[in-house]
Amino acid sequence: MDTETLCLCALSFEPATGYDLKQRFEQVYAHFYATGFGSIYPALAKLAREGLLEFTSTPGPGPRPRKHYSITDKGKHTLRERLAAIEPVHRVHSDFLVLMLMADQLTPERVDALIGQRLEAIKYQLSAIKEACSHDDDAPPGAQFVRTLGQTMLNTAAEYLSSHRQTLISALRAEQKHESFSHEPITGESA
Amino acid sequence: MDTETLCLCALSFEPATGYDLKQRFEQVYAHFYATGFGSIYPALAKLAREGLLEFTSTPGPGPRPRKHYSITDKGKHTLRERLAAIEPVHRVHSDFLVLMLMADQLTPERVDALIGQRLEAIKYQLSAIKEACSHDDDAPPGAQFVRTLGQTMLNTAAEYLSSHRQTLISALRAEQKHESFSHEPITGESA
DNA sequence: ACCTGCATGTAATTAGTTACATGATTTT
DNA sequence: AAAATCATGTAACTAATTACATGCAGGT
Repeated sequence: MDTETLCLCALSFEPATGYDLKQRFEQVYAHFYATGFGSIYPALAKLAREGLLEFTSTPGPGPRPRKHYSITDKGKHTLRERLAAIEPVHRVHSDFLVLMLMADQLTPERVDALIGQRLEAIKYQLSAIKEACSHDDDAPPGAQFVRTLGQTMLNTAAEYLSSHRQTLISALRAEQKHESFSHEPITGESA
Repeated sequence: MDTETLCLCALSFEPATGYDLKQRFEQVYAHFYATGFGSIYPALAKLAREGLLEFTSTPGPGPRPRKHYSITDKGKHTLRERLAAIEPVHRVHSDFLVLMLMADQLTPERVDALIGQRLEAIKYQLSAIKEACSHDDDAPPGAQFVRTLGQTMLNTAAEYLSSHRQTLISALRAEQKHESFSHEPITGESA
């Protein structure tokens, strides 16, 4: 899947500007599909050129007009076609977890800070999902399914990180102490 | 992070061939960093050119020799430097969950099949992690941390999918029935 | 005879990220 | 006065995916 199809999906629920989409992606969608401005704007422009989206311009804050995109009938049709052809890959690229894997190559302080940072990000995402729930009641079953799954996964991750944080840090400190001993030259009374 | 650094990480634990790495990535690492041949082989070649890896060739099954890579001291040093500079982004691109989000645009049969497929993939990953645990005991604390987190997350996902599967399918069928009614022309006795 | 597993690699395509550019309004 | 928010877009760069190419060994 690409950002283009994702934008079509999001706009099939309700019209939005590119900026709105970015907000939604980094808030409620972040746990299953993250993407940024640099992908969204070109995608919207291309979809509009192809007639899958249409937009009305209103004066924006900057030099360019603000564009409110909505999906066309052709867009809805194309979306259904594309969805039918997609295979359900599930791909995670977590630099965070690679860093955790390599924890013994990092200082315990950094490991602790990284976990703290990740916990903050999860907290933020959970609150964003919760807020989205409140003013969006008649959500289709799929949206509810994904949202609740997101909450479940994020909560599980947060719980795990909180409860294993201290254990990991302690293990790292113990290992480092051990290593520094074994690297010390033996003060040879034994010789 | 890129596949290059990931290969360096994996090889910092033990030497391996490109093929071995692929196996490990799609088995024990799949839940936090997925990647394929097309990224791994060029990455290994480049790392070897830069002197961060070295390899010994043995005759392989195909026309090309099999290469056993191991990390050099320079590689270890570079790895530590790179790890220190990485910021912990955590990025998920799940076509599966986008499809679930759009479940009402799919047939209930396909939705059910997709969930079944995902459950199979999770089961496979869990068994792979379990097996890796058995013949790799003296793993560093970071590796254990990530492995247990992976098991926790995968189990949670599997439980959620299993327990919400039927509810989602039923909701979809109910909605489709409702829709087909509202699309039917009214057999106007009222007029 | 065919498929799967082992094993490596390249080339073409596709896509995503980062940095830049613009500029008004609101908050600190 | 500076920073953040709103709002859009482009260009350069980096990276990943997909498809292709090779070929033996062992199982069905």
